[in-house]
Order: sequence, then structure tokens, then C-alpha cells
Amino acid sequence: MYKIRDVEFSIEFMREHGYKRIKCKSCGSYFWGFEEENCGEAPCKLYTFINNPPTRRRYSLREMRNTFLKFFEKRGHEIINPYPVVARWRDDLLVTIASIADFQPYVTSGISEPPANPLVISQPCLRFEDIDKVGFTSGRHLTIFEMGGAHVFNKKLENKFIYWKNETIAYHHEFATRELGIPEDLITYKEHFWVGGGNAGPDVEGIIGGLEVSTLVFMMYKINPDGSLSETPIWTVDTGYGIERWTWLSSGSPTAFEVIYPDVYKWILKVGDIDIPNYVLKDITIGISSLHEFTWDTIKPVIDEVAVKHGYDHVSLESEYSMYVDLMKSLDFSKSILFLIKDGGIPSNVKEGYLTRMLIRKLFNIFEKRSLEYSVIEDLFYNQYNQWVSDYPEIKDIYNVLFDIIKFEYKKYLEIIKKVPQIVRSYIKKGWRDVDTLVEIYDSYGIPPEYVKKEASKHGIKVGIPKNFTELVSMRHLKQSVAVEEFREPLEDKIKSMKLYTEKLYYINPYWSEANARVIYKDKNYVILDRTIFYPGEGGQKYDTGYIISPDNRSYHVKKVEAIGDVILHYLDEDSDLRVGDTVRLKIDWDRRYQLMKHHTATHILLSAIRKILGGHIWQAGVEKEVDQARLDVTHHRLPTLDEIKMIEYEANKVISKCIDVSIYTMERGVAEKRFGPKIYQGGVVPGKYIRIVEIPGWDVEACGGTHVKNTCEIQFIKILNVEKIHDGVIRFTYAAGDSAVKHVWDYYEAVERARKSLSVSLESMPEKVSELVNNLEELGDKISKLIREVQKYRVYKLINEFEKCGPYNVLILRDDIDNLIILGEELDKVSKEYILVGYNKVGRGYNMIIRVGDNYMKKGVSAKDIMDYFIKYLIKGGGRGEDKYARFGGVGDVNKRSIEEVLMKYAEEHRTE
RNA sequence: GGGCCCGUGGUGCAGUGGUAGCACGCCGCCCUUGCAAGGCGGAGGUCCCGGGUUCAAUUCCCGGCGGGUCCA
Repeated sequence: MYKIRDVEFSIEFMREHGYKRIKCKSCGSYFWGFEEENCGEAPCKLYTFINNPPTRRRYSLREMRNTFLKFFEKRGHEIINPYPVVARWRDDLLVTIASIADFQPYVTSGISEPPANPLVISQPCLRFEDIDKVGFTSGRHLTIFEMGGAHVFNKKLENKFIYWKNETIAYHHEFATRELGIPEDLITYKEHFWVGGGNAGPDVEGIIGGLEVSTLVFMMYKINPDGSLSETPIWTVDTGYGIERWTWLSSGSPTAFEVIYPDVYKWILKVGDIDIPNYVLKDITIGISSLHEFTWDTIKPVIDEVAVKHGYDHVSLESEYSMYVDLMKSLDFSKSILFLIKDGGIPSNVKEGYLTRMLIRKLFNIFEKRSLEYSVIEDLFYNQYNQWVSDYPEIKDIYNVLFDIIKFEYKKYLEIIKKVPQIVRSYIKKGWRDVDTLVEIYDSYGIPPEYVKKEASKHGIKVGIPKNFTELVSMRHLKQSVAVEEFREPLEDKIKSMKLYTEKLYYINPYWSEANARVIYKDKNYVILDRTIFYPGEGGQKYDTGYIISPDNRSYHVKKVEAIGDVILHYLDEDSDLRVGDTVRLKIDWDRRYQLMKHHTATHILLSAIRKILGGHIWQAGVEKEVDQARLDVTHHRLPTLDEIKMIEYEANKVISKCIDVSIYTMERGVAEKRFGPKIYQGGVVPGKYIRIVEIPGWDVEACGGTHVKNTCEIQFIKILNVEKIHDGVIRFTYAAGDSAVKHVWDYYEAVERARKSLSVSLESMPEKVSELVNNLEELGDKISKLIREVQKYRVYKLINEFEKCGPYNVLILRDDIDNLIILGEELDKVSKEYILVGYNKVGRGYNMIIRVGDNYMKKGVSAKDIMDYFIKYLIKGGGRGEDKYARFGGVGDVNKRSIEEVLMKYAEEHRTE
């Protein structure tokens, strides 16, 4: 879409090293190399490194990662710890897809300084675009991989360049040749233009042995809404070294999986009873590297060819290799799942949690298809845990919860699978629509088409699963509404254009409840001051209320406070006569504010308590602090037990009673991230170069803009009031602190006490007493409905003597509740064979009616339905349904005993002959 | 965040603009030495909630809540 300009790649390094610009004979792209015919990347060229690594020696994944980091560290780059794989600091990404994602958008756009410049990082990344290829390509495509990133942020505007294209490529070259010992002529550099995340720039791809091992991007453009490019103020060197691929390259193994998961790989081959010799795997891997597409259909011919070459039965090699591919998928998926859960990506039906669930479901499907026991899944995660825990020690914090989550998901999975027979049956009944039905069942119930196919065949229905099944599913979701352009208040633009500034006194001292300030702007319902003690509603903490007192001593009530950019708006109840320049007195409702402060600090304490008790996967998912209570949503898969809740509350209160001084300070973003890690961003990322840190020493550190108490003692105590599951993967704690907590406890006490007194029981025996009462109530209800029937029964004995004559017929006309009359009719039928019962009652604007006919009359040809038709014809406008025995109908009309008799007479006359 | 599916006895589900049903489970009795099976009888439902249309809504329409699921 964007054209590559030749001039972008006129790089000194290439010329110095004797590289020539060549057009690939095979794929037509331009690359830099020596006298080659094609670009060197598979499929233009087959892998040459299998059993023939170009490096000086073999490297393990950890060695390669460390070699990479140390190489750049020695060349002035600072090593940065990896970020979580769940990208909470981005609203445009769910997961971390590249190392540069860690520094977008604040660093790359120039708003804040990077943690170091230049820097180097090895960042675990998740990508789902190639999920269907995983396993087929011997580990070239993965859902989770480590991206080694050496990054430089050049300030173009100030012309401060650290380094740019030449050095970037030179470092890459030096790393490959000097550090790893790869001969120079094995390396080619392919020209490319990278576009992503609203940015773009030219890039070169490093190709070695047929494998693309790195992408060196020179991010220098922003993509405008109209699609054009403009230069960015920061020119970013965005390099991505595929750590797994470099390791694979150095090992010469026929599969990358063996080098990524040395121990788990061996174990799972044993589990799957796989015994394919390496020389066979080698030929398959090399053969597959010639392909453009990677599905079972495309790789099958390769396997057959290898089978012939080595004298294998091609059917048995096919089936063994297909098992092998599934096992490799399970290695990759389970690692992704482990990392997602580690960073709070709890399985759910929304957002990143869905990605976790999707992977888990795919994993279960593989195990189901291969008839592997559930315990093998647990073993798999146990082995993965051991494989990664020393490189990523945070994984320790989720050891317990990990297996609980997997088991929890497995239970859900089994429930869905259990439903397959009945769902298929119901669709057959509704009308089977082949592929349509297949797609619908997957979309609505999540049942994979293979299951449906199997079940349908039991009913003699043959279904073919189309190759583009996934595509058909996405097509059902195409008509999705596009995100609505964010609506910007005209007020916001107006305020920003005035370029005013309000000094935030509540940050200097949150305990100031009164202050003086000067009016700098005033409108009908709001006032802007040069400084304020009023906290605007931010970060889940409610705004302050209070009074602004004018120079002539009139006080105006402040009902709401809001921050827009650098200014704070004080909304008043009424139009004021304040004028710009007036010095006013500010008074906030201190009780309200102090309570909010307690709730805010309590929230920080509680969050860390929850993490301590439930595990390292706990992240804040939302928060709201009000005066009488506060709530905190966190990532967790199930409701905690009563014991866990007690322990959380106990831990939180322990911190309060320790009387810890809360320390608050601002820090440069990069420094803070480096010191405390990404866990400080519990409430999402706060923008800006400097961030405000709220630290409860020894317990909790968060980036936060709220007002807090000086010492944890002030909170008095925390009472958890309720814990509920708000949706899959998120639970909500509702709690109160300080006076509000005391009040809640009293409310409980009083309510319970009142109930206890009216029951006249002790507190201990109250629960039993209540359930006893509830049971009694239910029995009473039953008895009443039985009594109603009894009453109708006895009524019949009375009524049987009150038949009227209507022509030749015994007739009973009654007005009562229709449901009662229906019961009465049934009872009447038991004692009389010769009657016509007409029941009616006014309902809404019209009448409901029933007719019932005794057996002997029925035999004589009297029909309730016919009588009903008379009523509909002569008396009411409406409709109904009836048989000879019984009819029920209704409509609007002048219904009464007299008019009913008239209609019955008419019927009797016209049926006399019969 | 959006789409789709679902909400009826304890459980699983039918069904319908006009007396709410089936299967399993449960209770009692019969048969049997006992168990299982079988036979007979019985208990058990605000048809998720609210509003609308209608003489009449469990059913149709709208909204909400809850559950499931897929996609981003």
C-alpha cells in the first residue's frame, strides 16, 4: 500500500560491506546480498541450517537471550525487565504483540522519557494471526515468542540522534558474525516497509539460513486519518530479534520446539508415543519450508514424499506426524495460557480473557481428539511451570491458582460437550441446514464442528466440514458496528483553548479543608480558580463538595467538581455574582473528603491483601470510591471462599493497625517503572512524563492521582461487605472503611437484632429458625391451593340443586374467577352428566368465558364449541378455542346473566330437532 | 465492546394466544428371599423480571436481568 522509496535503503553499511541491491528472482522483492539469485528467505530458498547450524556453537534459549541482552548492554544499552503480556497500559491492544508496545504511545510520541535510551529488552509477545499455522511449521510460527528489542528514541525535532539506520544494521551484523560466528555471506537483508499501530517506517529483515531472524524497523512516520504519512517528532529504532528463531538457528535442530522446550518436548513425545527419527523430521521440516501455505492438506504431499524416500508406510507416517503436530501445538498453547494467567488474563468471554479461554478450548480439543486423559493436561502445565519458573519467577505466585483455573475451565468444557447430543437433536427437529447449522452451533454454543459431525452421523446425517469454516464464522460477525467516533464536548475544546491553569493544592496537602483562591474565569454555572483544594472526580474517587465564599460573604454551594486538562471546574447550584479577580474563601465538606481518602487508601491496602491471599494473577479491573462504601473489581476466576475473604480482611486490617506512614512522591515514569515494575499501573496508565507514586512501604506501590491519608491508622478498619462475580474472570469486592465501616456494622447489627427479637430466638439458633419458617410458609401455600380445590368441590354439591332450565337443558351460569370456575367445572363433571356450565368474568375491558358440557348432553350432540360460536356471533366480539367438552373464549360485549340466557335459548331453539 | 443462542417442576427438555406437558429423579404401594427391572398411585411450577399489544400472554412486541457462546 505504501511504496518503498529506494533512497530509504541507501545505507552506508551496505556499501561498505560490499552488499549489492538485488531483485529476488523468486518473489520479486529487493534485498541486499552477494551475487545471490533470490532473497534467501523460505520459500524462495529452503532451510540450510537444519543439522548444519551456521553459528560457532549451540545456544539454549536462555543463553541466546542473555547473549543478546549482554551484547547490547556492552554497547551502551540498558537492560529493561520484560512487561506483562496483557497490555493494560494500551487501550488499542489486548496483549503485548511486540517489544515496542511497551513504550507506546507515551515514549514513541515524545510525551514521556523512556526508562533508558538506548535500551534493550527481551519481551514475551503474543500473536494470534498465525495460530492455525502453529505446529505445521516446526516452530517458525508460534502464539508466544520472545522478541529481543534494542530500541533507540531519537529526538528528531531537537536533532538529537543517538543512532539510526547505519548503526542499527551494523550492530545486527556484528551480533550475527562476531558474537555468534555466522559467516557474513549467509546473511541477506530484505527491504520492506513496516506499518502498524498507526505508525510506519522502512525496515530491513535479517535472513539467515532461509529463516527471517530479525526485523529492523525505522519508525519515523505517523499515518494520518486520510492515509498519508507525516514525520513523527521521535524517530524510533524498533528492532525485533526473534530469540526462539536465533536459538533454533544455532541448534540446527529439525524443530524449534525441541530447543524452546527441551524438557517438555521429550516428555510429551513419550506421552504421545512418538518415535520419528531426526533425519525424517529434518526432511519434513526442510520440505515444508518450500511451501507458501501451511495446512494439513499442503504438508501431506511433503510427508508422503519423505515416507517414500525413507521407506515408510505413508499412511502410518502421516498419522504419526499429525499427532506430532497436535502435540507441538499443545506446547505452544499451554505456554501462552501460562503467561496470560500469570499476568491476570483470567479465562472469560470478553477481552484478553477470551484469548485465554480460546487457547484452553483449543488445547482441550486436541486432548479430546487424541484421547489423552485430563491428568496429562495437568502434567503438561506442571512441566511448563518448571520449564519457565526460573526465567520468570513471578510464575511462582500463580502456582496454586493455575491448576484451579484449568480445572475450572475443564469443567465448563465438559458441560458444553455433554450438551452435543441434545443440541444436535433439537437442530434436526428444527430443520437441518448442513453447513449453516454447523456454523450456528459453533457460534452459539462453541461446539467444534468435528463433534457435531460425529453426532449428526449417528442420526444418519452426513455433514462435510468446509475448509473455510473459520471464515464462515467470522462472516456472521461482519456486520459489526464500527466504533463510534468519540464525542468531544464543545466545553472541553473551549476550556482548553483558554489555556488556563489551576494549581492543585490538594496534592500539596490533602488535609487542607479551607483555603483562599482567586477567580480566573467564570461562567453561568461554574467557576475556575487559580488554585483549589477541591478534588475533581478522578481515578474512581468521587469529587469533593463544599462552599465558595465571595468577598461580600455570600456562600455558594459547590455541587460537583471536574478536571478538564489543566483546569478544574467548580459547578455551583446557581449563577453567582463572582467576578474574575475576586479573592474567595474555599471550604470543602471535610467529613465527605476524609471518608473518601480513607476509602482510597483502603483500596490500595485491600488490593495487595487480595493478591497476597489469592495469587499473583490478581489485577485491578475497575474501582469506585464513594462516601458510604467503595468497590474494587479484580481479575479472578471464581468467588473466594468465606475463609479466603476472612483472611483478606484480616491481612488488610493488620496493615492498618501497623500504623504505616503513606509516602507520596512524583517520579519520572521510566525510573518508576524500572524500580517498581508494571504492577504500579493498576488503574491503567496515567499519562505524562512524571507520575505520582503512592507507596505504603512494605505493602503496596501504585501510580495514583488520588488523595490519601497520612498514616494507615486513620482508616480505623476495613469491613468487606460483599463479594460477587460480576462476569467471567472478574469479581467485585464491596467494602467500607472508617466511620462508614462502623455504620455498616451497626446497620447489620440493628437489622439482625430486630429480626432476632421478633423471632424471639438466640443469635445462634436464628438461621435454623428462619429456614424452618420458610418451609412452613411453603407448606401453607400448598395447603391453600388444595383448599381452593376442596371449596370448589363442596360448592358443586350446593350448585347441583340450582340448575336452571334453558330449553331442555340444565344450565348453570356463574360469574367468578375463571381459574376457580375451571376447577369447579372439573369437579362438576364428576357428579353430573347432564349440565351446561357457562362461566364468565370481567377481565380488562372485556370478558373471559368458559363453557363445559356434561357427558350425556355431549352424546346428544351438544357441543361447547358450537355454543361458543353462538356467543361470538351474537354477544361478544372476540375469539377463542374449544372442543365438544370444553371451550374457552372471550371478547368485548354486554355480558351478563340475562344476555347469556338469551344466547343459550337461541342455541337451544335451533338445536331442538337434534 | 459488538453479534448470536437460551431462560418452563429437583435435573434435562417438549409445547402452546384460551385447563401447563414428557423423561429422569423423588415419595408411597404391589411384585421379588434381597437387589435390579417391572406394575400402580402420588407430591412437586409466580413458565427469569418489568412494560406494551389483546377480552385473554408462559406464548407476540419492547426493555431489563441472568446464563452460554462467538468475534474484535
